[in-house]
Amino acid sequence: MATKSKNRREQILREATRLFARHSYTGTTLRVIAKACDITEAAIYRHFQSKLVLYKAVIQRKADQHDIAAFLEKRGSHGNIEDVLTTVAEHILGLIETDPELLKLMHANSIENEPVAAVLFREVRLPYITYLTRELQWRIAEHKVRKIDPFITSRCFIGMVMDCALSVDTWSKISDFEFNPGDVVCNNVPIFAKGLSVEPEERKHRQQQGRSA
Amino acid sequence: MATKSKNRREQILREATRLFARHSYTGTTLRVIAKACDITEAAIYRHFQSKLVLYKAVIQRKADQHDIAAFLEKRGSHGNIEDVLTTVAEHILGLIETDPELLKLMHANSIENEPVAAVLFREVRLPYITYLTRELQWRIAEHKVRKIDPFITSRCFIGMVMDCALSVDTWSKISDFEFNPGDVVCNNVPIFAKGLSVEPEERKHRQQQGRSA
DNA sequence: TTTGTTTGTTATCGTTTACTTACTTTTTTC
DNA sequence: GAAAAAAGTAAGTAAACGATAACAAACAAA
Repeated sequence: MATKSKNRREQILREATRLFARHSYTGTTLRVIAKACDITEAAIYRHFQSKLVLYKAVIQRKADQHDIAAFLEKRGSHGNIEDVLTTVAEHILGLIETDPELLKLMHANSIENEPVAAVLFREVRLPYITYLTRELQWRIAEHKVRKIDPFITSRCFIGMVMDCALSVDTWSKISDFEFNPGDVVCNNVPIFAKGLSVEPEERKHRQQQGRSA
Repeated sequence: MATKSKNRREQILREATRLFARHSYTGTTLRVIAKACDITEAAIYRHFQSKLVLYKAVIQRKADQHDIAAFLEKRGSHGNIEDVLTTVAEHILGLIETDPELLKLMHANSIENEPVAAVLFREVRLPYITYLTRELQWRIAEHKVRKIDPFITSRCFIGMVMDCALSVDTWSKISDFEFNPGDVVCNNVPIFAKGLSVEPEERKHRQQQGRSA
């Protein structure tokens, strides 16, 4: 089978991903993609019917590159809530560090081509939130975590981490004050964990209530 | 003086703002802006030298519409840290509710035309962070707040609130689970406030240390 | 009333856009 | 090794792009 063709298709996808992430969909022309691949524009049409089809393929490929749900399922539910938050935050930041295009594609195209970009929302962001929501839910039921809304809390925690990863570049241009993602985990996870924790005496009280019920 | 001209200029800015926010810079053509104003493209050039100049004017106008620093200065430093967080979060969410274009312009164009969009970062996002950082700093010095990094904490808290406001639309399309910004404040501010708080006994201890020093 | 400026039009510029056609080269398959 | 399929190019399409030129009202000031 066409092994060289596969290579070319992959090359086009790679370059298109890079350019779409950097200059958005409308900001990227087929001409520059073709030039980046050292072929003519017409050659791209041998592999993709249209620019939009190419874009959809770029998004879908990105979504398939990382199986986040699998990682989280494998991780399971061990440790306390601080361990869970640390795992999730470090995984997101690690993900963005190794694949900076991912978040940029997700955000840069959240306005133009909404339905296409929604794929990344669903397959990257949602798994984290679903996982964290469940981890919070059963810990609330066992009085290990305060009675807060687990979904809102999850969504905002993930949002916080992703916003942090996304705006790192912008900040480095505006402010002198720089810091690496690791500092963020060390600083913010304990704040969240402490904010979610049950007071020791309150916890004992509720546990006893739970037993008697 | 040309009062009718001012009106026209304002109209162009208004429509251009709406369209740039919705479809990004490259995704918006002068043709559609002109059509929205019910004039020809050439007429736009009577008011703005180029598309980029128009875009810069749109961004600058947005930045000038809200004097966030003034509001925060007027607000002062009263109340505990939970009050401060509530004020900031509610102000951001209120701002976005009355002016949805603001955040979209800030984020949609953080990739294309970076230096232009940076204006909004500087004049909208930075004031909140600067304010919150200071409020945290002196409360840490007075042992009213735990020893955390005030800048990282501020940046992430503001990032969390803004991400929340920005992704509301996207979420409503993906998930059935909806909630209004008010719920977010009620849920997350207490988590942060609790996470930042000093233990009662620890606080007394440190206050005594502070006096003896 | 005249003069000059502003604000608009129509028509058009050269360029770029996504995309197509006709033809050639390379690769695979039997 | 010939036929078939795939992958490429050169040259072109019509439409859309940002921007300009030439010209016409509207309006203000003198």
